[in-house]
Amino acid sequence: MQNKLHLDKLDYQIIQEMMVNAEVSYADLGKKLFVSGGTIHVRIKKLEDSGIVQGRRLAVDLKALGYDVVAFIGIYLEKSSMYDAVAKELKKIPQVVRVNYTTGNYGMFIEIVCKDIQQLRYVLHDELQKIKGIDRTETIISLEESFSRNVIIATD
Amino acid sequence: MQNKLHLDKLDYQIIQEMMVNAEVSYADLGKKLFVSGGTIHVRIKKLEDSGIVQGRRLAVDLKALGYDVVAFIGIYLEKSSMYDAVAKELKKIPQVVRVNYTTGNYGMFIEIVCKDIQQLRYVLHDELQKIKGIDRTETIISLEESFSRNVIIATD
DNA sequence: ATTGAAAGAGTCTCAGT
DNA sequence: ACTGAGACTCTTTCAAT
Repeated sequence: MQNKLHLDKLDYQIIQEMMVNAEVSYADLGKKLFVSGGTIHVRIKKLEDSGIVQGRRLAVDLKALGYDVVAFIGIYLEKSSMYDAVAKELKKIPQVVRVNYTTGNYGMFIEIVCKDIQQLRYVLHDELQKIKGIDRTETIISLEESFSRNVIIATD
Repeated sequence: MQNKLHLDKLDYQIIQEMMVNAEVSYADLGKKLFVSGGTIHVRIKKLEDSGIVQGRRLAVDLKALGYDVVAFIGIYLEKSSMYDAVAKELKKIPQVVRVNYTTGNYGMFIEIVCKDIQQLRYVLHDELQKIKGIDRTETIISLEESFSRNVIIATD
């Protein structure tokens, strides 16, 4: 997990390509980027050893799996010092997929994914409200996701 | 992309495991779930054909790559009918990674990832403000991400 | 650091159950 | 629908540059 590591254009190109599609073979990706498959392999190994590349994940269409309801929730904390304790409780709720400590109106900002509105209601009303340190919450429900993608990294 | 497809416990288990780590071999995953590697292969093929599994992605530590600044932005639209046009413009901005049409105060809610505060300022001030249809925006900056994970799917 | 080839490991297909 | 084995492809290692 060292961090002082010089990345060149090829490294950035490999990351950019494989963030979108990690199924491409090293030989094919090498052809596209004008190096050998062996070089792709060495670079990816370097990126994995340095911790920049953390692994490969299956990309799943949650909507097709029945997880239709995405909501963003702003949380007002009683005291901002309670952030860590509240985050720990939130992690126990399976539907909570992301927790951020934030500036602005809310002390924290979270994202939850549910199978339906009933489950959302349950999480909001029964799960969140009983966590000590949460004052009140504001819910933003996503009616439609236009797009979701990785940041487009600069390749130089 | 057919959608009426019965998934059993094994399918859900495979998805759950490989959402976290897609590098495991079919033989090893089969051992863990008490079936053969061939069966894992058939199930994954079925999930890919149905569109539930969309591919494999490289998981990258954006912070280690220098993308330190994550912000959520609530956008007030002049008219909600302008949503599609605004979304299209937002897609042209590389730092915008997610766009949602939402209920609540904001007509839309987006996420952006930047290399530093200067870049955030540029996106907020120069890029967003010149999009027709955006009335005003409210920015929530993430000071720290407690965690980010996939939804924990029910395996039955 | 990159290459190309050989060794090793994994995926994919298929006949049998 | 699952299994195990064979064919095939990819990753990984390594000697040479």
